Amino acid sequence: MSNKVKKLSDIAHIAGVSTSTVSRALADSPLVNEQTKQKIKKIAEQHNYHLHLGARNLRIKRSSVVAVVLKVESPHAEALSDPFVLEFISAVGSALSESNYNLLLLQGKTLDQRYWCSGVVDGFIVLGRGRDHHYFNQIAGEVPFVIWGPKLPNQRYTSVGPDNVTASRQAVEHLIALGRKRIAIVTDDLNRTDTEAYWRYVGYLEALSTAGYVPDPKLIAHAGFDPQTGYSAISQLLAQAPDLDAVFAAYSDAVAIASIDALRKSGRHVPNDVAVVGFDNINLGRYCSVPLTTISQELYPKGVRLLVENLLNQINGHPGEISIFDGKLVIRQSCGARPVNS
Amino acid sequence: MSNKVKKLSDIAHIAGVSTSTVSRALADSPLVNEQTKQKIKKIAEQHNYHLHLGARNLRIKRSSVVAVVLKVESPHAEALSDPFVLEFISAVGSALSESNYNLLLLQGKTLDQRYWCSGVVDGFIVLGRGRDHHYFNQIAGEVPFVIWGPKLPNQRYTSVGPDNVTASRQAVEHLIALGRKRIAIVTDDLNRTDTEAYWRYVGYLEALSTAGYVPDPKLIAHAGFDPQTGYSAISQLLAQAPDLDAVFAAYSDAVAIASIDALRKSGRHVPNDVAVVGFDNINLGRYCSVPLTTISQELYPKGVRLLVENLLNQINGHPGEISIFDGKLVIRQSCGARPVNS
DNA sequence: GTGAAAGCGCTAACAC
DNA sequence: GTGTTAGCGCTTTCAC
Repeated sequence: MSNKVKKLSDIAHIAGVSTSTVSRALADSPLVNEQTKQKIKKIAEQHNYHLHLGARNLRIKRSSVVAVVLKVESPHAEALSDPFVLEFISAVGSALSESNYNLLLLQGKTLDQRYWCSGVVDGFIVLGRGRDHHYFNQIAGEVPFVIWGPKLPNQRYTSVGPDNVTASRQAVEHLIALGRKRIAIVTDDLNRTDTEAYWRYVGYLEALSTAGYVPDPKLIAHAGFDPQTGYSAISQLLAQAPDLDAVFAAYSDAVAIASIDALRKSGRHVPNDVAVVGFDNINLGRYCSVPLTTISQELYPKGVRLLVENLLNQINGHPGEISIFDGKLVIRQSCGARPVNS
Repeated sequence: MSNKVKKLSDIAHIAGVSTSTVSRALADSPLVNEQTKQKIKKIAEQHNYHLHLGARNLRIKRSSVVAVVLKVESPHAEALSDPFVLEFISAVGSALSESNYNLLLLQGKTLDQRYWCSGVVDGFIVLGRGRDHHYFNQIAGEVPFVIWGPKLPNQRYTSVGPDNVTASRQAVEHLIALGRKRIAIVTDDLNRTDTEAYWRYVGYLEALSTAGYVPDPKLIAHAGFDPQTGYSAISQLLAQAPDLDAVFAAYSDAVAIASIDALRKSGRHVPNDVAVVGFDNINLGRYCSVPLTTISQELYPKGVRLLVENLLNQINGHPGEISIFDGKLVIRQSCGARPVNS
């Protein structure tokens, strides 16, 4: 098997045709004679030839690569620990793959021009909008991108995701229906209104207010990406409000799992003494000794399909659109209800 | 801000120099006059110009992209659920990023020529060697790649990872030292010797035999990638050997967590009735209600650094080398020992 | 139905 | 120090 066949012109030479014909044949163009096409394909295969995609991309000005941007906020977040992120990457990767796109992982970077003006990437999918709402509004339309997350007020760019307020309200209403009175919330930064944390908090407040409860600042604690921060949040809550009887870990299931652990270490029984509800419905949640009640973001299949379709539309020059849908409450045992689904 | 500046030659034109000079200036070449260099850089910045990396890559024949290949085996594994995989991707991604490489995720694909003959990728890092030992031996040297995992017999390609036999033996010896007599193992396919599962099983046998125990086939069960399979493995074990007093989930922590859950549902107390040890030391393991005793693969920082250095060496034309080191037993509570570290 | 030729945006001899 | 020139490997008008 000759090892020197590297370029399209080598194949052309062997087949005794021009490079244009080989190019067409390999791209299954109808403009080329069926016999010649077969012959060329056979030669290419025999010589184990593959198109040089880099060259092709340069010529046709698209790379068939989509960047997935993970906003990691901790300074040294070498290893992400929230399984939802893996489920996200993996689901998006599969969906892209079905459309013959590959996934480039951009970790801790933002959506910057170094990538999209470079022929390296055709578009972006962003997990974790963080504090970039304003920036995204600025660059909307200049480059194809989609944010995973709900619509925020004054949003001009495309996003796909469940509605935080509704999802969060569902979770808290469920806890209220179960008779819980002192419901704590563990979430991220509440100082800005352009974060998901804020709108999940709003859902929490709505549920409380509908039930006639008065929100208590002692029942609020903060946690970040790392489950460890959930641990500290619980310590803080138990110090401030030892009478709490429920925790809504609005940040993530990973934080919810850490919270359950912290509550148990404090001598409380979950769910009898304290009910816990998470957010994300990660796979492992089902097995974490107290199976976790949580909000599913409906990532798969609905969310991911919308995400990828939306981005590919933009890449192909069509306008993107904001998709918003409801999250789904998944009731297991950590909330103290009898499980009705899994 | 003029919006039409797209190419290097536009900058050259504005600066009144040739494209070579711009190219050199932007690459910080010492061959260019310091003043001209500053002037060119300033113009580039003013016009928000960025090199077209695709074109550059084509020219210099490297892409600064490394593919991470995830061998997913289930037919419809849309969403990976083992957090170790995320920790792996994330750690490798950060390490690559420090060397100015990006990470392309290849999920369920194998290390095929479509990528490395295409200028799309400079090298590969593979998680989950699967059954490709023979194939990897064949292509060793033809393309830069490194496998995460231990050395197998007759291995000619490069790999980095802890020694399965030693790691596994440590775990089982620990259980024996704690007085466990009927130690089950949950692992993958044992029908071939070119898998990690097999060598973890060998470590298990060695530990048993050193202690004078007789291996019992009823104490072996199989599990795959998905925690759910750990669940079934436990059901099977409990049916075959209801007297078991320990489970070594040699496949992964995700499976160990599912196993703990299954054991508890069967009415057994973990760790009093049944001790459990996992493999991988995922972050969440610490919080899973019975904190998980497990084997750390020493992924971060040691493993990842070796992995990336090794690959970059190969990309730069140096030979790769096999690195093998010991895993580390991390003792928490699921094994019934008093925790000595976290 | 096929080929010749131009060029995607950049780099690197080589000449001056 | 800087410019000229020739490609990297492919696609695609345009002519035949």
